[in-house]
Amino acid sequence: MSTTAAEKRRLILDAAVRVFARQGFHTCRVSDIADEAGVAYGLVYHYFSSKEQMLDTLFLERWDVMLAAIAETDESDRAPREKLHAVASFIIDSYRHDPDVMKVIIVEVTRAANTFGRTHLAKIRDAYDSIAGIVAAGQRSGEFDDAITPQFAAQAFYGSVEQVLTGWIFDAAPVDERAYERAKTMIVELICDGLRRR
Amino acid sequence: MSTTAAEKRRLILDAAVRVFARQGFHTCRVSDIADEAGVAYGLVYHYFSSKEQMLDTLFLERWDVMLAAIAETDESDRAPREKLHAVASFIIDSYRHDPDVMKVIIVEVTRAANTFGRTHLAKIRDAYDSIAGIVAAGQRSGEFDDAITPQFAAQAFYGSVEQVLTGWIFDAAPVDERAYERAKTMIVELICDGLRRR
DNA sequence: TGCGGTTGACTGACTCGTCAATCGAGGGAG
DNA sequence: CTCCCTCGATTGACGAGTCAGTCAACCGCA
Repeated sequence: MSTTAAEKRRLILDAAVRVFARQGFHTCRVSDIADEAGVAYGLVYHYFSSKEQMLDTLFLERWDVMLAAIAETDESDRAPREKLHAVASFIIDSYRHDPDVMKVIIVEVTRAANTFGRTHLAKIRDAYDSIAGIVAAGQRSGEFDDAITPQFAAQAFYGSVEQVLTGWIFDAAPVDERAYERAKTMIVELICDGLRRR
Repeated sequence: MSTTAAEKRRLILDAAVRVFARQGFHTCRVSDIADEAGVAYGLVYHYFSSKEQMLDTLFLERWDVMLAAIAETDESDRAPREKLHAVASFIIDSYRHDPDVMKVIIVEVTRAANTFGRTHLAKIRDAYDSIAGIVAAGQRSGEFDDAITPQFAAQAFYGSVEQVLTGWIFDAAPVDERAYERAKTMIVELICDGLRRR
């Protein structure tokens, strides 16, 4: 055979991402996913136990990669400001590389954490905590002022990134390549230096 | 009769807000709303043409109030920084006054704008534009540096506010009164001054 | 008596997840 | 080399349940 079981599973999961991104998790049918994958309806249930499990899988798969990337960044010996740039970079590049996955994660998971398992909430908080850790380190080293709590700075930082992605997702504005880099630097500049006149 | 038609409509809409907030728009049933309002199932359809129309109504009702408040703030002759504080204040106080409405707006509308009418998208953009206008005025007057585009600053500002609200919504952390005021000042300080050591 | 407000059983449409049937690659026997 | 057997992969029709929206009947005030 030309495709292994793992490849078939991937095929279906990738189709699910496209369908979730296009129609939304709640409004799409499992048959839409099967059609998109070019596969029989029942086969979806051979590889996944439910529609929701597909969403869980694709979220955890990507989010864990992100958590690992943030952790790795945090362990490097760069300056806090550069660590924040690296984190923003990773998230934005994730979107650049695969907009659909990020769209689904932001629209269907991150913001609907109440209707889904509380597991996801903990994962999301892990990300905040890592970012807050970077800020706290910056405050201890004297690079950052400590008027702002690290937890709050993390929320604002992540919220800014997510809002930028949301703009790209919904406004469907054709984004040229430089826009990604500009967004990264603006986020870091705004969070670190603010709007204050320099 | 003791209740007018308008009051009955309000009764049902308020019940819908509570149910949407508790169970989510997609997972709740119209019968849940009727039960919550203490009203027969069919009566809901006497006042609203569909479940979705209830969501539209409650969003527009509140969002228009917010747009008006932002516009009024913008027309005052306060400093840009204080205008931003006023805007953050209004949004956060909206949550303090009625958490359920803001929860529904953020979770079900703001983030699901693709599945619903494009009308909402335009309304949401109006808010960004107003905030961006405040920032642009600050840049012209020299109070703000213009390294950051107003549009981007608006996204970051609104994103920060929304992320703080999201934290309150999902973490269900008991929020004491001072937390609201602290959040307002931290948002304005972070956006205007950044994390830079002062 | 007339009419707007109100009721809730009912219908029609839809979809998740199941399952019995089928397919086909690989391997063992003749 | 061929036959056929096995077993996991694959199919899609179907059962069971859900729920939005309809509607004919009812109520009670003016």
